[in-house]
Amino acid sequence: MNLISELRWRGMIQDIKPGTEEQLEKEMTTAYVGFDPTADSLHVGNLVPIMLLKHLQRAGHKPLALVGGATGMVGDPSFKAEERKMLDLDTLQHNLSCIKAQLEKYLDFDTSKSNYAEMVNNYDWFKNISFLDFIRDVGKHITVNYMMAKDSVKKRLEGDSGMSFTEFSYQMIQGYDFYHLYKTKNCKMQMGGSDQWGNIVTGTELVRRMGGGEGYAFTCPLIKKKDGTKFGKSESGNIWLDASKTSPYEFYQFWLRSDDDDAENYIRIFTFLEEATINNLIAGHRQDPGKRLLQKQLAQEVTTFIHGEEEYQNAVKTTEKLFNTSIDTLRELSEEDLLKVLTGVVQFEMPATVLQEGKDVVTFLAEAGVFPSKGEARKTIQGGGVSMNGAKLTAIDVKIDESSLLNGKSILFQKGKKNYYLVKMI
RNA sequence: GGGCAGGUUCCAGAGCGGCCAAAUGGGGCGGACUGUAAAUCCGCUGUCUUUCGACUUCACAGGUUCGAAUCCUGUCCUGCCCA
Repeated sequence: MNLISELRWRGMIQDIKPGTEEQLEKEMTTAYVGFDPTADSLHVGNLVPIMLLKHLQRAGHKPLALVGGATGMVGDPSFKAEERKMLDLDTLQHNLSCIKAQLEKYLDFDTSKSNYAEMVNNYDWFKNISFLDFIRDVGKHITVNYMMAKDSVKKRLEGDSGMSFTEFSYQMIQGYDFYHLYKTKNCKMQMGGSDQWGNIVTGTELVRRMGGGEGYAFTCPLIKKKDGTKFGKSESGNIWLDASKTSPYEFYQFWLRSDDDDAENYIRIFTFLEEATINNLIAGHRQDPGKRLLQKQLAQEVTTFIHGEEEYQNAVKTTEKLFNTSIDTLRELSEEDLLKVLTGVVQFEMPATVLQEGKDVVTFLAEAGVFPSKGEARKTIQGGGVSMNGAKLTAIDVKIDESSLLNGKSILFQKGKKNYYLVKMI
């Protein structure tokens, strides 16, 4: 099956330039996707472009991962209501190197293969271009009218916060990337999220006008949840690919908690399972949705892809201990085993001396960092939202002392049903 | 540079001298229900305090007033129109 039809049944094609499919059939094609260095780790939202590159490489084409050292300095205004804050250079540099390291784990950079992946940083070619040269050589080819007609900037043009020239230039800069890669790496195609379509098309325009060639492109629909809310957030914020920011357990849980309908889309987009396998899974899931076979499979595939088999196994173990066994079982575990089982659980530390003081839970939870303020801790407890060692707290004047310890060393708290926090006494 | 309209709590958006920590909606968090789902219903949503209450907040800095998010002056920022 060719790349486009593969992606099509997975629901990963939104817009596509005419001729793209033919180009991919014709020859090994080099294509790129851009990554914004807005944070020092990629998150599940970036998983989509990663999947696109993976699929591309699997189909025998050559993937280029572009990290936006230059574009990151400007900030993409696409579909944003407000001006973005600029990152300082040090942060940018740090983010870039972190992101590079992550991408290396997910693509095949083995140079012995003809279609080995490569990483490029657009800062490398932009740092030597002067402003004057750019507006003369590149700016001449695109009219402002053309740029303003883009849907992606409409929000800002019509909104009430305006758009700086800096951000307006963004699509030119990104467009030039395509031209540059076309010239230097014979890269004929760009992919991305559908919010990038406007920027991408500016790129193909530059390839045509400046390079006299044809640039191809397609985009993937933006992943949204069924209820229309943003994909990739959890109670605690973004779901990162970096295990130190989002533990494999939390990562696993994120996928496990997917909505039924969403899971049907996710499994097509975020796994490499084949069509027949997926159809079977979905059919089975619809038979007995309560078993959540689909979510489990999805969580397994994605966690294994990102964190590896071992971390996936650990995540499952932690999940079983927390959700399928009684707290008494945990009580029986040695301190060492307990910590091992709960590695992925968010942990906090408190000096063991506070046990002598017999602090009240509210203060304890706020000081440990489980809650941001005492008021918050108090309100949640009063609302029946906090459990200590598996037992719901019914009063806010409970004291924390030696007897509160689960295994002689730590206390397990729950906020709601799903959020576990381990406070270790040190 | 000129004219006009604005800057309110996470967001949108009321308030226009006391009854305002500030309506309403959204979001977020929690509860019930359930399948660690969805939908629905309920509660919470500035900080501190068990409560009473205290404190800090309505762009910023001053001022008027017993009392200001609300009035005045200046500053900064934004949009629209004109140049």
